[in-house]
Amino acid sequence: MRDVRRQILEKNREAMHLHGYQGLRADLVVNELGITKGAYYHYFSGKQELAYCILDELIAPEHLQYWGALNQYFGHPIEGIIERLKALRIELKGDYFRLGSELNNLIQEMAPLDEGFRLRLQRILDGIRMAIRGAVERGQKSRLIKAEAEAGEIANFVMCNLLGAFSLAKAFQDRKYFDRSIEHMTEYLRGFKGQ
Amino acid sequence: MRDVRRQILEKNREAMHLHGYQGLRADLVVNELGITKGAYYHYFSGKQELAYCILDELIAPEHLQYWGALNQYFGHPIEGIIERLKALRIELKGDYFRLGSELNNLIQEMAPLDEGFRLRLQRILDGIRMAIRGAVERGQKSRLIKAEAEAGEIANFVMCNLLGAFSLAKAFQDRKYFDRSIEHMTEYLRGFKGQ
DNA sequence: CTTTAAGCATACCTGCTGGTACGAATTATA
DNA sequence: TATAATTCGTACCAGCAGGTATGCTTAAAG
Repeated sequence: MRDVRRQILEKNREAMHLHGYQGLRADLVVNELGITKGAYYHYFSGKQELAYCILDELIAPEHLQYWGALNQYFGHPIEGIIERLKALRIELKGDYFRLGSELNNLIQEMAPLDEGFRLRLQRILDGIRMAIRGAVERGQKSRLIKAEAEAGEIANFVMCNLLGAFSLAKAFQDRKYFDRSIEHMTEYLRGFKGQ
Repeated sequence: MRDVRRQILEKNREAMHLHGYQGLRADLVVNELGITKGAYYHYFSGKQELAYCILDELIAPEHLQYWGALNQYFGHPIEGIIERLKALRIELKGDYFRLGSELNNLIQEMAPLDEGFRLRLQRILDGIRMAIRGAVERGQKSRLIKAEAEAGEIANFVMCNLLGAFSLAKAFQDRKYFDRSIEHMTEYLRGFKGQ
């Protein structure tokens, strides 16, 4: 039954989303699954490796695939980015906004403390940035986006706002702060459309 | 010696900045000061109260005073906000960007877990927002800022970007991500100046 | 059919975390 | 000056987090 391992991964992912890595009690979580430490330590050498696996096998692929979809978007690239932002608002449930972005949470908690975390998180962020930057550059080549806009800057700006929007919504435990920030960013992004 | 209490507060503030609340080992920190648990538990009922005091007596006043200074700024309100952002880049040391904003860190870690933290953090954020919103509204009254700009939205946007900028810089352990984001926001804000 | 290895359960252990109990100086107060 | 209240140090402790050691099944390999 290979799926015991997957259960452990997914349940601990949820718990880590709520409590953070340091607050995560992995053995307690496996107990709730009706599984014991035997299975846990059979599949993972310890808590750190478990967390790395959650990042590598669950979180990273999801994020990269989500933003990688920009490459298959054939409308106006700016609208493509906006579509991805809007899709976030639809796909993510209310709890997710109260708990905050998994990515952002782990950055705040672990970036200065653990190099393994940091490198993994950076790789995900870089992937997202590349996807956005690529979209903007394609838009510039086809004259759909003003040439004077710097693609890297825009990508940076989008990510900055996205992380900030999650932070605000989490601080106030209310997704409307997320929605409002995304709305604002949407208006701003449309300003980059070429005349 | 009332200043033992203050030493405990300040040293634990530093430690909490690095390790977070859950990762903070208050008694260990106290030891490094050459003080023992006796003093620690004399002044604070426990770890939670210690953290609340750090927020109430150190972090909150600093932030509110910092942004409250907008009320005493007599140039163009947009430039006032930009000045505050620029001052951050000057006053905060490199370590601060690697460790992240104390505010943002605590939001990420504690907002969904502890109501006491959440209320305190919200109050600080509200204070900052009010200061920014007030500045924008004054600018609109004196026709220095376009009337169609919604002051609350701008304040929200500034905070969103600020938090996001700290997150990015922390993720990459490099303050240039902060600087770049602030620079971008600066350009954007200037666009609100009335003609 | 034997042997090996994978998958998992049980019991135990160690270090540390957060906290208490108590008492001794020191300082304030009557 | 007697007394009370602060201010701190010392010693102890309960719980638990994270991890080991070990052994029992079941499945795969030869």
